[in-house]
Amino acid sequence: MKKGHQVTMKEIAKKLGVSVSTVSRALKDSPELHPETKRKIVEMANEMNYQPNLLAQSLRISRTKTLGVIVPEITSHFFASCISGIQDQANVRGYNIMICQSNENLELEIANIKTLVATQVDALLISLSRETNHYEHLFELYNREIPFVLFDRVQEDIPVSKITFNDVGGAYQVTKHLLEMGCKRVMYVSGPEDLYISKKRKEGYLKALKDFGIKEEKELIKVTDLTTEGNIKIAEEVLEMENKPDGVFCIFDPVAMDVMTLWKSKGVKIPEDIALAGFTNNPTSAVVEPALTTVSQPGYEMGKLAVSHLLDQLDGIASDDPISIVLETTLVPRKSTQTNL
Amino acid sequence: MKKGHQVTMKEIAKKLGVSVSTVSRALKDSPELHPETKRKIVEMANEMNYQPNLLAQSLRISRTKTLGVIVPEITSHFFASCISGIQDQANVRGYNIMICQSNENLELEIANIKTLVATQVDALLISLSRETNHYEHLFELYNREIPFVLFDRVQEDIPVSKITFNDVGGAYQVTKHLLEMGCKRVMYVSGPEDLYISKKRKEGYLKALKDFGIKEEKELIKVTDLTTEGNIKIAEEVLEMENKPDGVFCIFDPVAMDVMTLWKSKGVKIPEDIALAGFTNNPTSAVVEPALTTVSQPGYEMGKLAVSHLLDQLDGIASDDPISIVLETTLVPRKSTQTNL
DNA sequence: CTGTTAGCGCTTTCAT
DNA sequence: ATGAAAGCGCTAACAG
Repeated sequence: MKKGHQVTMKEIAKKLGVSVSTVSRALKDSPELHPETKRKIVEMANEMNYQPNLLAQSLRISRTKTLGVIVPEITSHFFASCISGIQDQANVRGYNIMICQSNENLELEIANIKTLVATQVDALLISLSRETNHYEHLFELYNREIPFVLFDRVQEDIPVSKITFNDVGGAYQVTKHLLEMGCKRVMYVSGPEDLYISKKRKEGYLKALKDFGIKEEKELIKVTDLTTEGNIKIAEEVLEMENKPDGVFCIFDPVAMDVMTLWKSKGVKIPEDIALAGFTNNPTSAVVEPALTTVSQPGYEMGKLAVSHLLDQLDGIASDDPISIVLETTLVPRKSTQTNL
Repeated sequence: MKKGHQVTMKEIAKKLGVSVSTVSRALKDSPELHPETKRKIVEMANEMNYQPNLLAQSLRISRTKTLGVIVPEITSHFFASCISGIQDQANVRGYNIMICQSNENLELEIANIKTLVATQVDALLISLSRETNHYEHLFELYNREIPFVLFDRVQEDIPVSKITFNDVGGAYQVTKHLLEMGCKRVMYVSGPEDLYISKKRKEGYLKALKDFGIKEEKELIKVTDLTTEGNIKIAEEVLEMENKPDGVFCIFDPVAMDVMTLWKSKGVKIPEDIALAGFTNNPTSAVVEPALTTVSQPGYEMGKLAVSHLLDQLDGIASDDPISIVLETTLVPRKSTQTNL
């Protein structure tokens, strides 16, 4: 199939016996132009169904008005919300977005960045893959002075603006909630330990324990690889402990869901036997039985803010100095932790 | 913030005292070139960190290797799956994608198409918004010979390829399932009646009734506007009927979820009092209590196939004649219809 | 008020 | 084996 021919200014010019620049001027409503000429050109442009070629414009001004977005996974509800926010805010500011997913894969993340840069996006919004454990590709972006921001999955050492959630605070909230509901032994199920979020949430967890005068216990921190198998293994391990926890806070909702599934199948009562909480507030968490206590993160807002700040920097409205924007999370208490109700 | 300068061939050429065309040839490994010159150029390009400007190439060849995608909503799990499939398959074929969401809004759909066309995407993949009730913008695309396909939310009269699910078949499956589970009075909760999917699913519903020798009853077909309020209103109306249905098939899972929520709050037992089924197989449906019987639609596959076919047409591998690809759906029987278990 | 010219970055004849 | 020139579609500086 051949794409249909697009009308160009040149063709309009030829048809009307004027020069291309006159057509250009007419179409952008330049004042220094005979009204009659202008009228004729505009008319003809409409008639021929002329549409400007943004590609050509972009090449000229070296700006595409396009932002590149890289997320680990589009199908995750959280990232979909971010994208939605990015999209909406980008449109408000007259930008388009080009989206790539890394599938949590470092190689793909690098490849995506390369493609987006090659297509001349004006800037990038990146949320790192889980696999990303070295950062040369980001430093290269930085060195090549291609503006970008990191959101949600960030790396602290890169000198660009970052938009994150208050993970420490969120984890603190859930842990505190579990303790307030009467839990004495609260476990934290972490993701891989080099993950930024793993660390931050652990920090909040420990802080809450400390505030309640509870000593950290090694065996009350477990690490999952975040696969379903890994999560289930943890759930089983917990049941085999002689001194079981009475409350478990999982780093992500999906982890908690896997744990819940296994426990339910083993007849464990939630929250009576063990209270359970997650983090992210996925749609499924509201609907599962028992409904899962979690922490909600405004992904849409995060996306909007990321774009606003990035474009503010691009437009010189905001300073180029990297800043860190931290969004607050909200505890969503539900049945899975209502031990005393 | 100013975007950093990108190295161009011109600069490499100048530095080496050769012409731009030589650089171009070296970089695309042309054979008719002195090996030594080539080596030097390639080396210098690496050293200077040269990256080709795809924009310039695109302008030259009038092809961007970019596909435009328009979906009603990115945050819907189903469309996110489609996008994921589109993305992956596009990458396989060396294409990028540019995504826009219409937010179920006709004006935005039209605006999105315009932008994507202006940015010179090579082709479009479109899933229509719910509001879309006239189709000039699509016929215009057609007339301007911009290749596109429609997926999931299609319009039958437009002479382009369409990828859809067998909605008639899916609706037939659920209805049949309800009848087989012992339901005598099965209701169909439809969306707005001019919606393509509303019609198709009604067709399947009626076909199943007929095959079971059951006569269509006007009061057993209800229409919701698909808002939560609308859905709840229907749920209430059903409870007020003197001759209630004993099985209800809702056009989408979210509708069924709203209905379920209301009924549960009123003490209606599902499936004992009334069996309930949806369509789409959203993640939440698997997890709600009782788990919702539904029909699963392979969105990821749909996305992949849409891209494959579209690019086959673009590349002349497939004929330009529009075809209709129909994907089969699968019944997912769950607790909400297990009346006899 | 309008045309000519040059240039954005790249590729591809056409010369040499 | 390499360079010069033209052109993709558009705009802006420079001349009239």
